[in-house]
Amino acid sequence: MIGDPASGDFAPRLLRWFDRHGRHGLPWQHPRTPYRVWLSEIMLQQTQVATVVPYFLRFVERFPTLPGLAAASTDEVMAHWAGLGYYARARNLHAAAKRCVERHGGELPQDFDALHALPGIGRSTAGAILAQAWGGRRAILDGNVKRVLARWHGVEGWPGAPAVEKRLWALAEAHVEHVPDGRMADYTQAQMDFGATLCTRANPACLPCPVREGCSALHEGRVDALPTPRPGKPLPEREAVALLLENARGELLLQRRPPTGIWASLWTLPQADTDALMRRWFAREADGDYDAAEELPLIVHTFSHYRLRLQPRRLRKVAPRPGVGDNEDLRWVTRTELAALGLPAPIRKLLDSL
DNA sequence: AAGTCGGGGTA
DNA sequence: TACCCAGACTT
Repeated sequence: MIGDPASGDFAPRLLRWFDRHGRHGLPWQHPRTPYRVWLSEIMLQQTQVATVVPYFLRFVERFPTLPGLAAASTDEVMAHWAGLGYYARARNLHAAAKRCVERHGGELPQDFDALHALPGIGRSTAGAILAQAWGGRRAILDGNVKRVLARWHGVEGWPGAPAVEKRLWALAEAHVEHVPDGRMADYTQAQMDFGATLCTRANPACLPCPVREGCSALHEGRVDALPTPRPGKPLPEREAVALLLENARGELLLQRRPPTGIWASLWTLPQADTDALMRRWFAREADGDYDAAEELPLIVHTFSHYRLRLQPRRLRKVAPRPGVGDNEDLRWVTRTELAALGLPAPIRKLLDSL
């Protein structure tokens, strides 16, 4: 029967393919310690391998161990994450490291529920860590696996819909039962390599596919139609004003974002939703002529759920009020210090262009 | 069930 | 441009 999970052939065939054609030289595989597996899984959430690799290498060089990460400051952790996106991941990673030191003897717990209870570790990531770090018989369900299983089993519906996702989890767990002992780490990696290199979203390579026999989508001629795409939605727009203030020494005034929300815990330019609010903030914090500010090129930045139109305005030789700009969340920064701080990518780009 | 969180790859 | 990606968390 096409796409029948009871046909138990799926996992062994995928493993045979992985041994010859899988990715065996990724940095978190050498050495494959629980801490490095965990870090890689967090960084790889919604982020492609090629993007993650340089961040991973810099991160483990600075924070080689879990206790070392737990002992680091928020600023330094964020600085090593800046540019990677989804900054809640870094905050959760740091919090989870501290909790491991407090409750688990400075190591990751091997128990699924304890792992799942750590911030930033959901069902799929917990499974991936258990399988890759200790060979646990646990399923994963990331974007790759969803796409592969939707095709192989001919599952209709957008995989983000809870009912569809539930069905896919059941299929993923059924396949895990047919993985040979001692090969869970390889099987987990094999699924991701297969989805990333052969069973890709566009132009999948069905000819050399190791599981083409038994693939429902291929059999039905629906490979390009599965998985069902997300239902469309219009993208709302928001506007904001940012202020680039320089003092007589050429330092810039930066503000730390709150620990939640957009660009959480990153340093960025003082920002307000409207020009009037920005003007009010300036009158409170500094002395000078706000209307003398020079308009810099508009920054249009697209997030997953809205588009931000950010108008930067530049004002030089600003005289700050006494006491302003020397506290934890608002401070003057030299060009040299800028490099060590975590800045959102579009803000970094703007400052680099000056 | 829908919304919140980025930056980059790809067509 | 629009969609997607090694998801998790909040409401």
